[in-house]
Amino acid sequence: MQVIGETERSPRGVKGERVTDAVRQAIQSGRYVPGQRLVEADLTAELGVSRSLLREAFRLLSAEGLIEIVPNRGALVRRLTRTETSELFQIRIELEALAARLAAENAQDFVVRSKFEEEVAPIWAAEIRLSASAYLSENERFHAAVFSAAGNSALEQLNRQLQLSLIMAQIATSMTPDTIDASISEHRAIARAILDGDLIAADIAARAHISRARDFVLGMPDQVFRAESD
Amino acid sequence: MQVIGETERSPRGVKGERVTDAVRQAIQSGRYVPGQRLVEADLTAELGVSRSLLREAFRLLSAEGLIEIVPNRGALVRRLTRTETSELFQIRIELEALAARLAAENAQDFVVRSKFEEEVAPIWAAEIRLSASAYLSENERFHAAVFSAAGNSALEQLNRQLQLSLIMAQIATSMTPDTIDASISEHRAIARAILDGDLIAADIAARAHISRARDFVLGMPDQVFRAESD
DNA sequence: CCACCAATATTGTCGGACAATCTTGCTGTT
DNA sequence: AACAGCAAGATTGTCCGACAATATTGGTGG
Repeated sequence: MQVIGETERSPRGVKGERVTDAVRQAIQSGRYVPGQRLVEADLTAELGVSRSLLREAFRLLSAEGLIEIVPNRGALVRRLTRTETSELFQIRIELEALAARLAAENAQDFVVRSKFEEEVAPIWAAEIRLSASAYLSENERFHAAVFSAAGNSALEQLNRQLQLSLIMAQIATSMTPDTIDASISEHRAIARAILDGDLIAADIAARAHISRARDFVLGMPDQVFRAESD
Repeated sequence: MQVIGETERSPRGVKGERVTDAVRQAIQSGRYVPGQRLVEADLTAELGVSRSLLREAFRLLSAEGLIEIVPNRGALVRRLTRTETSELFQIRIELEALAARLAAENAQDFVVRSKFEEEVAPIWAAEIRLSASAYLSENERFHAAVFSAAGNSALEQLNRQLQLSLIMAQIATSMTPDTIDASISEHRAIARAILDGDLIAADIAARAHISRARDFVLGMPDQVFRAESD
């Protein structure tokens, strides 16, 4: 993680944002794993910022759903229960389908189309089998591209709250090459439908993809999830 | 707004939450109107809490999308642009339809059913025409009831980010009794379908309701919205 | 092995401080 | 009178230190 305090050349009011980004990045990159505790003193030292800023970042990330703040115990990287995961997938099916349809619509537009084509290019090339970690970032990039092409920025933001990265982080180790291959070929189907401007096909392909992912994830043993509390 | 600092009888770690709730409440009740600036010094004095806490509350609410924080200018109650409003409605159609279907499914369950029936009771009684402000809170209650009956807590939370209350606050003054009546009868149709356990009818009724609301809101003149900036 | 207690670590909340930036109102000029 | 420019004041960004409340740890004795 990067020291932020030393970089004096930033306009006022942006430092807080940088702190938030640094922590978010550290979580998404797997440097902090789900369940891990984030001790204020450690992070302030590491980042070179004051507790005030760090705590604001914690609030932000907690609202984003990436971390959890337990009173008097501080912040920890969120770990989803099976129920929460299932709920998120249920929502994701709808929003991903919506995004795919919108993207298919917008793919008529030349600018949107070429941006999407470029962002999605890697999934065609990947003849070789991807490592789990490479797939993780590839997967994230793909879905981000679809949401971006949908051209609805509120949707793009909501997507972040669906915690795709958290879910993936929790099951990353259990992914087999077969699962990855299946996922990639589904990505291709979605991309094709979008580029064809076929709303219905895009909708169906997106739903199929998320449904399959849901079944796979929910098929994992209990220990992958946080124990249900409530 | 309530002074919070004086109430000493609260467990540690809850005060911040109370501050957030107080400000949120003040916005939703229309005490602070969209576009209004929230000056830290004023609010700390009014609420009797320190700047630290208030600022944390601001971050939270900003992540929730209820306020906006402009660097070096502080926090202000968010005011939506026409584009943002349109985007939110686009998402809301899908999520509200999902919620309605889930609610219809769960309405088989006796506990869920009676809770829903109770929360929704007022819309049957309302023979008399509601005032705009009474309708506002009634509307909020109704939609909350549907999402609650859906039994997906992540969905319930996402719903808050759809800023129904902000949208309503912006157009509240332009609502005619006719619009209100139309809306209420649509609410009845949704409630009926849910109680009948008819997923398809619930889905359709919900979509129709939100679509009509969208058309109404987007039909408003420009001055109702914040000017597009980007 | 377990219940209990003291020592330590960590968080919740406060208040003050100071510079950077924005806002407002005044002043003199044209 | 309108206006540009500047100075004073208001407001925010960020830091620091402090202290009590709570959680965690490690040990003590039964």
